[in-house]
Amino acid sequence: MTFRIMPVTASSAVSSEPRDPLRIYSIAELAREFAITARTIRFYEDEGLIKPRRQGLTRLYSAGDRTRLGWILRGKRLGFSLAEIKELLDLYQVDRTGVSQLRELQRRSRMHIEDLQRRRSDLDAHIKEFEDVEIQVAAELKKRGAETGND
Amino acid sequence: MTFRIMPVTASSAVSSEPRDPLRIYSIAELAREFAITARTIRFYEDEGLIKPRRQGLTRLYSAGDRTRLGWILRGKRLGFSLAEIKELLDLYQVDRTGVSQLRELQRRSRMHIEDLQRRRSDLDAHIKEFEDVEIQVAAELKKRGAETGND
DNA sequence: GTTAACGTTTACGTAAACGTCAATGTGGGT
DNA sequence: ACCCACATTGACGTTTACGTAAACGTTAAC
Repeated sequence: MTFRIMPVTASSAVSSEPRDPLRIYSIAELAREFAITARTIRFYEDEGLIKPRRQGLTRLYSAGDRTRLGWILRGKRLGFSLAEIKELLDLYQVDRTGVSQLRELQRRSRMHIEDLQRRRSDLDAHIKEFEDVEIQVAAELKKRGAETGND
Repeated sequence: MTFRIMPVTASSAVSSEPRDPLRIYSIAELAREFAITARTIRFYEDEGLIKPRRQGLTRLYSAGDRTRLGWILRGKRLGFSLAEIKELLDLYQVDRTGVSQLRELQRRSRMHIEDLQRRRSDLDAHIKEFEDVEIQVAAELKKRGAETGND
């Protein structure tokens, strides 16, 4: 039995509700839920990011597919390109039998975490700046209010 | 005298060194420092993100321009579009004489901070997942190591 | 004096991430 | 029988953020 690590699991579901793991979703359903278009979902499939089952031509999405889609969209919100997201997803689908492969996974995982932490620093700095602005504006408004009354 | 709030100041300089505030920079210098091309910098100017002085046709960048450029690039790293970055930068160049304008700034600033905090949540979740993966891989490697010796 | 390194504008090219038709099929309600 | 909502596959269009090349002008080095 192959060793499995799943970053995209029910526990990490983006849309929180604990759903039926056996449920299947239509493309329109997922599009509505995630506020994207069906075109987008099909595009992601073209790019190899999701591979839903098919009933004839019609796509059927599993709970796993849904979670995966949520994960993709979170990656997008974080500013990753689809290519990067694909790479990250692929990281977990590769065969993990060999120790050398585990080491490689470990290495890439670390690199990615370091990247994420750099982003976090950027983000924190950004937030801090805007919080400073808020404070200064509040102070100025208070001063104006004290001087002129209102507007 | 107009009330001024500057999010992009020396204190928030991206590239850390405390430089001469009177220094001027050539386009190639800035390009090297930030590891981008001159084309990119000119493009940002076309888009109204920076407005360097000119000596004839040649662009001369002040320390402020340089800091501003660093801020733009950090915004990019955070996944903002140039249009969004421009909007944020413009936010601070608008006349701030009126109280109503200060309130507007406060409102937009709050909205932006909320956006940034959502991003932070996404990012934290992402980091946590990959840290979990690291832990699991490490554990698996340890187990394998104990069982098989090495590779 | 010409080669190199820097600067300029104008303009066309491109990759990514979809949007937007068009043409078609399918199943359900009235 | 007809409409509506949903599905499909092309295929071309669009926006963003630059890359790249052409054609040209300075300044410094050899």
